[in-house]
Amino acid sequence: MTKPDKRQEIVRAALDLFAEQGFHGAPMALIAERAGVGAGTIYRYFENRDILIQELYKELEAEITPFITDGYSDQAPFRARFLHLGTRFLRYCIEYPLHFRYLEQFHNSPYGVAYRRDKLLGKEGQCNVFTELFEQGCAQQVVKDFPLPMLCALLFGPLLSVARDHILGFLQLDDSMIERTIEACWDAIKR
Amino acid sequence: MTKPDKRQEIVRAALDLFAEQGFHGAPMALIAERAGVGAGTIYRYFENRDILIQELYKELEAEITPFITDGYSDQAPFRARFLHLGTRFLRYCIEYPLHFRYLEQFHNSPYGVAYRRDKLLGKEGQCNVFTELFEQGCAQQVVKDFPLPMLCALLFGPLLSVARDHILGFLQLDDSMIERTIEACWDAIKR
Amino acid sequence: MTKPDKRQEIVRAALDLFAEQGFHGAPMALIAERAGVGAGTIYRYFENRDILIQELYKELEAEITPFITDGYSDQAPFRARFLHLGTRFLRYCIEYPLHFRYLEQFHNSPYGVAYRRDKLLGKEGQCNVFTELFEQGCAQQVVKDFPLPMLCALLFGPLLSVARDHILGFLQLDDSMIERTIEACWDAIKR
Amino acid sequence: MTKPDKRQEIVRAALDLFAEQGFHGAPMALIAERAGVGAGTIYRYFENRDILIQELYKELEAEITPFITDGYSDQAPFRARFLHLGTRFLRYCIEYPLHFRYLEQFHNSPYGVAYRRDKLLGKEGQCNVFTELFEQGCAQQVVKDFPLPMLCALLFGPLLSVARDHILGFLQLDDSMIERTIEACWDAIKR
DNA sequence: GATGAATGAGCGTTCATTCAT
DNA sequence: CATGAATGAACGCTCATTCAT
Repeated sequence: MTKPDKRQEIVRAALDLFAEQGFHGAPMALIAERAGVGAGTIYRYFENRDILIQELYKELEAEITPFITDGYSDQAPFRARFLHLGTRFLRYCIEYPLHFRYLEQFHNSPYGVAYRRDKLLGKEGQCNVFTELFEQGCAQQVVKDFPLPMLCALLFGPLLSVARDHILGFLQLDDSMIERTIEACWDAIKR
Repeated sequence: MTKPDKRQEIVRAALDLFAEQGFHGAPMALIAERAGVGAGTIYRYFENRDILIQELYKELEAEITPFITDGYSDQAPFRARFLHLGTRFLRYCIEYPLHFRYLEQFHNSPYGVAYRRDKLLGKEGQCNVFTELFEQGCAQQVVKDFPLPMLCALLFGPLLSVARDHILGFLQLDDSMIERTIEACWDAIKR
Repeated sequence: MTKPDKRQEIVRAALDLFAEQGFHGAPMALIAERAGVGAGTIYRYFENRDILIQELYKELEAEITPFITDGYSDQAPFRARFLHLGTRFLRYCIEYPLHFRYLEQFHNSPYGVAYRRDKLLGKEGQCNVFTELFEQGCAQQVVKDFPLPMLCALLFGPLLSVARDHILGFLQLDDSMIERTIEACWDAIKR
Repeated sequence: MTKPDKRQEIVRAALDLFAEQGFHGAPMALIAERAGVGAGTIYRYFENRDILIQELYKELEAEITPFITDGYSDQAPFRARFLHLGTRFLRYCIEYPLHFRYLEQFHNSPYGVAYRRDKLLGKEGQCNVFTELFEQGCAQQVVKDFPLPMLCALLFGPLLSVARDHILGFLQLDDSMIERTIEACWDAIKR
């Protein structure tokens, strides 16, 4: 059986390198070296480079949802739930900048387009919590009458942009600023 | 004398290919072929690949500003000016989808980061009309008290996202939808 | 583990080709083909073309010294030692014409100039036996009062020239001729 | 008719560039630029790059002979003539270092080998004065009984080496040193 | 005759992938 | 299973030469 820790090392190394250097700047040999495995070993766990990149994305997707829904209650009022999820999402981006950089890169690449097309679901398809949230918001008529991708754009557009600026040092996000950011998004969305 | 049409052909071919395939998917040889020139010819007009990519960006930058400010009046009330520029920007993205895809790609690449860092100006540094606009909005206290990059994020974040979705077919932007989109952004920004 | 025979094959092929065709006439692809390896394989053993060229030189340098000093005694009279080393050097050039051609070419190239500059030592800096010899000769006042590079020129100038002529067939060097050649150099140098 | 001054400019530019940068470092376009002519113009005067290189050599050859034989008398004693020619040759190398660098480079290249092979004449075939001189020396039995190429090697070997060292700054050649150098060569050659 | 823009073959080098060990 | 040496297609770029103007 394949040792899962080898796989973990590869995932970690690939994630770091892709996040730091971009997809271009991270040849398989370098990933292998950083993971402390042989170059060929990667191919035992991932069929090829593309699949590695896609699997990495899925790993992050699996990680982000619990982070976001930590302390989340289905029963809370809509606005509170919106603020909760938005805040948690932004915090995740800031707290795990390498993960964020990876997500962003994936998103802005042919991989990301293909991925979304496959899903044909809500914006940032990975977070189905948001899909559900927005659908409820529509049904309850508390959010503007927009298709789902538009609502996603009004939330994630600013958040991703702001997270990137924070990481690049163009902007400082403290607790208060985070809160105000999400509230501004709420203003955009609320009816 | 250098025939400007050869340069134009190269610019067009490179723009198309970069927009369609990404920077990776467009080797110099392919650009040359598509432009109907020899591979070496590109290097008469552009010192190397990086410079070609940067020049392409500058060409678009020079094109977008007049488009956006067409029919724009400094004297109009703030909200009207905001809606005007936002609308025109979104229209540009939709009308020239290849240009938009190029801009997006440039933006989400080390080139774009370097470029923004160089400018150290407003978000989407290319459109200084927006920088001016937002600064006035702050001074007049009609927009929320946010740093410039945040205001940019609240406008361009959704717009770029929505434009991409439109181009990819995830969303249909008609005149009414465009108007409502900009108004939602206005809600996010206005005090 | 790296198979040393692959490296050996590359060294041999490169040496031959450089010697026969000059640095220009030996593209990496041809070296690889002649060595019976893939083009990329060369780069496992040598960082790049320049380094291959320099390493080749070092290989020869390491080979020539033992050849020259074979049967050499520090205790012999100066003239005898001079004749010994000169003769052995010339024999080496003749016996390994490809090596000689390589050395010559390296010498007469920017590589060689840089190399000598680095060493700042006697002519044919590689053979420190000669440096030592000449310094003793100066101290004992058995050779003319010339700086080291001049003494080197008076010995190696003719030897290299004569070796080349021999290899190109412009001259026949038999044992007697070799002996007389070195003696003529001795005449030039001796006080 | 072709304007001879254009040709002269090309010759001058090519000579300088080849001497300074080596054959590799001097593309035709650069030569043309330095000569102040169009790139295509070179091909009106020289069939191709190889021929340019060979013609350049012939130009120098034609220039060096009068320089060397300046003040030279057929009637002087052999030793005096030898010293005269040797000294003048060395002076030429030092006085026209760019020409010397060119000659050296030509010599140590496939061009030089082919050239000598074509001539199959005296060493440094370019200077037939030397051929004559050595033949007389042989006939008069004032020089050692060596074939012509050997005699050439004993003279030009050291001279070229010493000239290069002087130009590269490894050695200082003043009048006295030049004289002593030629005399050392004489010792090597004289019977 | 002179030009220099255009060409494209050829170069050095990289790197995803394979497979013998 | 794991390895990493070996591969070779593909890349960005250069430059001798041509030829329309």
